[in-house]
Amino acid sequence: MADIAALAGVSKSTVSRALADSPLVNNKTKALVRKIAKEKNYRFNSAARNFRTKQTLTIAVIIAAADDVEWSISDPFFLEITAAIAEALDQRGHQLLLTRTRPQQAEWIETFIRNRQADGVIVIGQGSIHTQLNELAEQFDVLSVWGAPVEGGQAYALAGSNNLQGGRLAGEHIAETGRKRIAFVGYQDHPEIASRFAGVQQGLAEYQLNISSELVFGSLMDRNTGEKSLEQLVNRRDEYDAVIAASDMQALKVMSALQSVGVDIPRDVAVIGYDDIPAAAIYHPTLTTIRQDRSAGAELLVDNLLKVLDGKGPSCIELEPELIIRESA
Amino acid sequence: MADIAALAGVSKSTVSRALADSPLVNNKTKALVRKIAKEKNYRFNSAARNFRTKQTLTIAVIIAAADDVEWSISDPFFLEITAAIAEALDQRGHQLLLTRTRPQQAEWIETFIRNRQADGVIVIGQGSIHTQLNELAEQFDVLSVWGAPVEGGQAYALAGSNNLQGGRLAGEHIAETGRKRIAFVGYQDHPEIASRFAGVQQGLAEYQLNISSELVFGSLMDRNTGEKSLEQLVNRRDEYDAVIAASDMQALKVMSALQSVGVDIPRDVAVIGYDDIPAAAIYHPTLTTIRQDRSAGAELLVDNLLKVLDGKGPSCIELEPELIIRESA
DNA sequence: AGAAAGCACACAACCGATTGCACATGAGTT
DNA sequence: AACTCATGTGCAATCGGTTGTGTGCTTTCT
Repeated sequence: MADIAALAGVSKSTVSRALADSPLVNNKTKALVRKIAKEKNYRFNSAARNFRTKQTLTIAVIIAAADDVEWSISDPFFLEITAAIAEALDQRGHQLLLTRTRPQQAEWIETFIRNRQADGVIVIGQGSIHTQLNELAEQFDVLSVWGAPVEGGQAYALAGSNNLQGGRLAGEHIAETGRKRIAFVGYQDHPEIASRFAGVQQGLAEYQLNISSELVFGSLMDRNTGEKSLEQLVNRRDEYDAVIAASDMQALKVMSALQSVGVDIPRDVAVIGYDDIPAAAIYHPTLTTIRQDRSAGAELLVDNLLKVLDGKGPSCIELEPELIIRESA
Repeated sequence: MADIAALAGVSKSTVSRALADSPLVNNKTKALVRKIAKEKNYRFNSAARNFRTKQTLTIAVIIAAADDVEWSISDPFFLEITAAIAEALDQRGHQLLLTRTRPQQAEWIETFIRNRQADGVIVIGQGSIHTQLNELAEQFDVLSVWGAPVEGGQAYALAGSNNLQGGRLAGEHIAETGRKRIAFVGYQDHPEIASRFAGVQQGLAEYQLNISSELVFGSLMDRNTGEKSLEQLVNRRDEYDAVIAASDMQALKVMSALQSVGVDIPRDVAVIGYDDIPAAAIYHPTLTTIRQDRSAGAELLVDNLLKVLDGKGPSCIELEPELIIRESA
């Protein structure tokens, strides 16, 4: 920058201002400085800039996998929404620091915020860590989370799909197709999943249906108990004619396991998922599901975060999910 | 840091050295400084450190999607290897900057290297951009690429699976199961894919088989021609009894499309993929495929890059792929 | 014509670490 | 007792931008 200044016959500060398009600099000077900078292929040093301005234009994204799930193979939905966030951040001139720190470690956020490696943090997967997130959000106003609203509200910005509504759509659809004995797979005591389940029950109730408690199965993704849940589900295959899954990955596992023992889908058992991951449209039969729009979700997460970083209070927005009817239900 | 220095009754430099575990500082002083730093919950400012040391301990990862493929939904294999890279970098004390810049833009690398936002770059998907990568690698020694060796060698560090061997495994397996009329899906003129195809031909040749040129189909992932390729493949379904796909995603598409028109897999047509993405084990029938180890690949990519950044020449390493026999072939 | 106002630019401090060099202290050597 | 040497610590420069303040010049107005 000093070189550019010398070449243009002005001072460093003028160069800096010219390149930043400051109104303090004459247009002719600006043009000259820019021309020289371009010729000399000047690149600003963002380390220096970050240092001085105390902001990095970088957002840390953390996929909050639970301890009992292998991080790298967590749900493709998470990976995809991460990709969408990268896109959204890029459009807004920010960068994305991808990290595998687990939020269970109390100090994780300090690494990014107090060390000034990132201006804010997006957490994907609120899961069961609402309390920790809330404490952090009260201390640092830099948190944007993908998940579902929690009773009593949350101190962090929240985005997610309207899980109650999504669950209801699934329940209604299953009821409308004439199924009577419904199983639910993937239950967990997390805000998102609990809402989906509640929505399903509401949707079914409209048709005077309900889910017997023996037909509620835990998450198939759990490293310890997943296998067993799936086994039980298969064993009881005569007790239900429809399966509503908490996620597409689990729905696919269900279909695969049932097909292996000769169950025809959807003739014998209808299956409906949640997320609409790419594989849902490819499986045979194609999977009926509740779509969560990743791009819209990602933009929401990013905009929420930027708002919070701007000193505005944390927002809480839910996207309307969409029923995608395919072959499986 | 100045505060810590005052509290400990030493100078800033001593604090800095103590925290960096420099041998220049007395152990007692070190212990004292660290105790105070811990009490006061001191966090170094990495912006300042990066600025001063001229390195960021950050690596940019770029998924080099082709122009004709939507970036965010590119192959799950890419997303997964990215996650594995995050893990590998983390273990080595580095951070991961995820970016969507397209390498087609000539200046992309400058953004990261000359702006000092990252120390090095990992490119996933060498595709058809070998020439550009090579030029960049000659200018900046900071490149590590996932792909396949190119005739004449490459100036960048390279990691990938042994595609020739992988293709051969696939070809041999198909031949051994008694299939005679083989189709190949997903051909592209990229080093990786071309090697796989060559390997397949070698494997088949061992059994006096070959692939008729009418049974070689282009990529199903191409936004423009993918649909048509799939259609042709389905139309000619009586002309082959096995399909070897260039990737699992394409293999799944093939199975789904064939199943929709009543083809039984593997009875009528055997299908084999490449990558071993999670969905491969879930599909019905489960997909026989050639496994590429993401964790090993990620570590290779990272270690290769660190070596290059260390001034050592670019390495070129191929991982041995593994045949995973499941139901589809 | 003189004062006030506005514009365009330069000067220099500053951000918070790291690090080369100088210096002080005490031990060991002749 | 004088000298060398090793060890431990402090001083101050430095990285490359950004920005508050000051200043000279031009324009505008009374």
